[in-house]
Amino acid sequence: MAKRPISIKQVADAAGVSTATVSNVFSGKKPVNDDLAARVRDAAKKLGYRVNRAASNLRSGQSRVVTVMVPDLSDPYFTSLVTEIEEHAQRDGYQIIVANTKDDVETERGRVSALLSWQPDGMIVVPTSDNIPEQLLQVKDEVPIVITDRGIQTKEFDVVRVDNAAAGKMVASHLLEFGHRRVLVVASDMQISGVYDRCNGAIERIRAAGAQSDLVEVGPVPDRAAAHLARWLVKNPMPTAIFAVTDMTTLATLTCLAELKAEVGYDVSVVGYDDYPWMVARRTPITAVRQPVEQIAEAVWTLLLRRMNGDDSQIEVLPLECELRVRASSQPIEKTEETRGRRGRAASEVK
Amino acid sequence: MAKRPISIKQVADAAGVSTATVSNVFSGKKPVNDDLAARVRDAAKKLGYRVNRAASNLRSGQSRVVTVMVPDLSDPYFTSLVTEIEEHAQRDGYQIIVANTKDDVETERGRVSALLSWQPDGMIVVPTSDNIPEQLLQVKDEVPIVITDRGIQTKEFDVVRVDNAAAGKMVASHLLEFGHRRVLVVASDMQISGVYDRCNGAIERIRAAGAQSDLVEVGPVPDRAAAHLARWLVKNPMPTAIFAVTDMTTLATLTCLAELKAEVGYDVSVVGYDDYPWMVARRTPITAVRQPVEQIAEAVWTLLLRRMNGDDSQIEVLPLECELRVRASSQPIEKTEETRGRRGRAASEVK
DNA sequence: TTGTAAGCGTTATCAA
DNA sequence: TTGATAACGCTTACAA
Repeated sequence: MAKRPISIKQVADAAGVSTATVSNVFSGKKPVNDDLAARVRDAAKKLGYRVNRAASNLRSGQSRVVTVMVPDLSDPYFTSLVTEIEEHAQRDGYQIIVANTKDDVETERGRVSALLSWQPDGMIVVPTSDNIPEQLLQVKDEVPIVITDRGIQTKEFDVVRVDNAAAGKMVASHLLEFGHRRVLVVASDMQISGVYDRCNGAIERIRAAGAQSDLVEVGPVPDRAAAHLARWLVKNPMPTAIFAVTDMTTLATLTCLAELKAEVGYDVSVVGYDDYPWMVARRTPITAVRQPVEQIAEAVWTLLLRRMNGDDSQIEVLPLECELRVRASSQPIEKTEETRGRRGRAASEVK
Repeated sequence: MAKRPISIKQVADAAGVSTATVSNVFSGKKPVNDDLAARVRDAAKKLGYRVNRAASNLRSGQSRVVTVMVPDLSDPYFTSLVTEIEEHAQRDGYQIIVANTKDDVETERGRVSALLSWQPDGMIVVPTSDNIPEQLLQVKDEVPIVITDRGIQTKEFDVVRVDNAAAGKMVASHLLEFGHRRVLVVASDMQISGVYDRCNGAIERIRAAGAQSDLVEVGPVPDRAAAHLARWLVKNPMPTAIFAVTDMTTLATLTCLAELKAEVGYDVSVVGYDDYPWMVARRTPITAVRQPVEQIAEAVWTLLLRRMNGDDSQIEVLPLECELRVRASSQPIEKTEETRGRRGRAASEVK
């Protein structure tokens, strides 16, 4: 059924040269006489020839493939990470193969195997959990691996990460400066170390300032997260500020506040995580922590590239800094008091 | 430097069998005695063996690879499409390779070549423009290709598409039912046939009802789009309803209305395109057209699979229907009149 | 600068 | 059911 495509041999015959010459024309590894090169290209074009990666990889032992594994392709943060990485890969002559683990350890295991069969020259991994799949431990001497975003700091792998604790502290300081003394931190899953660090960074600083900080862990499922948070807000006195430490919890928080008819920036200040276009497409734009995706992607790529080029030295990668985009959703405490006061509502009424 | 990984030969030796047997154990194409199979698996595990796709592809002529090319990986619609397709592919034993053309015809050309070198068994393409890259025309007899979302209806390729005109009409009817008589349609790029069809569907129906419908084409760049729309809105009397025909124009529209301090659902009704979580995380959730991504992905995959299995028959794929998620951002005209009236503003004042 | 030929790891054919 | 062996298309010594 599937007849085989044009091979290098056919091109060589058509151009009246050897296969080696054809190979050299396309790889550029050895110089080829211009006339011959032209003749080869002509023949190739006429026949519709394209190098067969499989054969090329097999013979050379170099796949020029880098795999990228992320926990959730529907998360815009990971998509942008992938997009950035692809850019770098492209430029350096690598192809990337993306795998989505769907935040599931089983799937992750399966994907690792599938990816390894490509004989990648390198791997970029955002682990689903802090437990890095053991298959990766097995192959870590054969293929360079760079971990990012999730996974615990380890001496086993190169890791590029953001300073999550610092990000949490930054948000806390911002809210404290605005006079907030009751801040709710909304976490998805504290098992994820990045989430844990952000929360802790924020809470510590707030408490150190003698203010009050609570934590709700709403789980990883969006719908349930909003409901969970709503229950908490009804049971407890309304905080004056909320810090949502992930993309998803930001959405859950806003959904929840909308349902409770609490007005963002007035009744309560909100700081979200990750910075997306929709956050600005609102009457009250959302203050948010922006992760430096471009820098992260670049750090990941250059690190991996060094490893792929055989650099075995101890490379220390410093944690990257996040940035706070201050917008109208976070306001000085006076605004909140004024709002709640004007409505003749005590804090307890806005549940 | 890069020592070659374990080969089938080494496993065969370790297990005391032939390479053919090892191959059969892993491919399952021929039955193997249980004892032998166990021995092989043991040896393989011990050695850390994994089949080499390159060699396997080369010999069998079957890559079990399907490529997916999309214009913009940062567009959540395409991400979800890719995610859905991957699911199907996975189930049927195919690996997908994703390429992002970044809405650029040059990049697209480059990517097509790169993808073809994988010798894919099938290709799924969302063309950047209506002009399907000519390289695809050249290979369309060698490898099955399914086009979706963009690209003009053609007899050359199998196409899975949504009924864009119908979607436009649906929105128009919704707004007409609510009594709106001045509807603005916000398009990104009318060169994209889907966008064109949506606009036209909507505008035709509105005009057929004797109501007024204007069109602004704001271009493909988000920032400029909002500014462009803002200029239009200032120069013209405020419509009572706006239909944004893409994800990006929806965002641009909302950004713009927020800047103009026009309240969505009150001063003006808004219908957006594509349905995302952020649309609900607002005080006024957005009415939106939801494309049936799952159905589209499934249709694409089953069609491609049939072609990959050698089905040459004429297959007609019916256009799929979109759905309207009605929410608070679209309101009966009375609400708008009331709002504008109460504020003591004529339509002209809310510019 | 070009050609010859071996061999990468796998699968398919054929024989046992 | 298993094994021996050729061949897939390419790259790369090495020879010319």
